Amino acid sequence: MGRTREFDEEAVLTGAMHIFRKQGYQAVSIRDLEEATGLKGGSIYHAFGDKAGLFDAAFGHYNRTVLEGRIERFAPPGSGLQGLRELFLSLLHEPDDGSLGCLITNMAVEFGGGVNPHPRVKAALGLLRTTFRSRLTEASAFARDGDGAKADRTATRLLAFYQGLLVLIRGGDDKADLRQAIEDEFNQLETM
Amino acid sequence: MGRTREFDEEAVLTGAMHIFRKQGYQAVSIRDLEEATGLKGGSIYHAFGDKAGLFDAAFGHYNRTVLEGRIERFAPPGSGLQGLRELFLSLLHEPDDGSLGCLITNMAVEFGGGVNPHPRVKAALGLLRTTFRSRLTEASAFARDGDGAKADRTATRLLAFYQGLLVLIRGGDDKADLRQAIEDEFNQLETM
DNA sequence: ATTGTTCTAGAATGATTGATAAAGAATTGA
DNA sequence: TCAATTCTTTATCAATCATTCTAGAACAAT
Repeated sequence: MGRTREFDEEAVLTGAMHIFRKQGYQAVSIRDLEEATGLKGGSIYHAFGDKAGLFDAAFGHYNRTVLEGRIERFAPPGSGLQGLRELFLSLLHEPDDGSLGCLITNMAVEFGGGVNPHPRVKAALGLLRTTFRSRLTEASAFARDGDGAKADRTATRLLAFYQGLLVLIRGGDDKADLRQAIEDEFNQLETM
Repeated sequence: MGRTREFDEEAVLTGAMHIFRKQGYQAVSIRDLEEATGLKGGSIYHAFGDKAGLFDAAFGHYNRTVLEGRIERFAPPGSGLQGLRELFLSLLHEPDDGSLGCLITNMAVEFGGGVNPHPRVKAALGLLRTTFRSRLTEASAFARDGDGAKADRTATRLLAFYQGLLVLIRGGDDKADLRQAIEDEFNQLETM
């Protein structure tokens, strides 16, 4: 009962996600969100509670579609080190116009001022770390020793490298240099 | 001629730098800056032109004191790989209360939305990269080959690792894990 | 058709933003 | 002492902010 929704929730979340990736949380106003989603301010508040509510929904959408989608596409279970390599290289395929950016990296920085980390940032970093660890243990050298301590440590190291690449991409670094850095890292990882 | 300045420029820049590191650029208001610097709004505009002017001065102060100071303290010329290792480990010594944060990393992300990178971000990243490269060539393995291509590539890889560590620190990651990741990275670098 | 409910649209809300203007206070040179 | 100049303070500006309110529109069940 009651009036039916006119807007397509996925399209709205995609639009909101886009502008949050580009500009961050603070820099985006409700008016910006109206333009990005096609919804009027009143509808936004009705459907999502407030700006933070829409952001949270958009962040969830990012983790579900962009992050998990990228993992499934480039580094599915069984793809091992080669999958991880391609996952890293895929970061370079984003357009240079600043329209995108990793929401995880950006929000880890923007919301990092307080004491406790943002739960969605924590979840996303955890997913990346777990994925790295799993693919690493698929590689022979990391599976040999009983406990996965080595894989854990390498996963953390790779997670830092991954986040740093996204910072440098956003900072305008030369992509050819970054590609070479990724290749070096994984070539070395394969010789272990 | 004219009235003399009452405020200590260094203290003002330090206060402004502090709050910008903690909260970012956008999230800091002129009223916040009044509290952080002790100056009244009018004086801020008189002395620095506008908010961006004070930020720019504070960023310059950061690069001059914090960044260059850290490099000189932990990785001075001649300190080689060991100097770099301690430079990286020094990132973990920051307090956890979120009062600090790397202005370079944070601004690379916050200002990264546009097309061209922020000049001070670019300069700071350049200084780090150059420092990494120099210390690497002091190590035998990197100095052996004629051109410094290998050192260049490793410097970029380390720069990404460095920025990523700062993201993870800000994201609330466990410092013991990060310390281990740093040790692993440099142990491996030393065996090359 | 009427009622209850949900959604949308658009105009308000008060608070906060970055910035400016004017007046007072402190200094130097004449 | 008195201009001239520079800094500090205070008050205030229009613009924008996130949010709320109100009225109307669209649906389901009665």
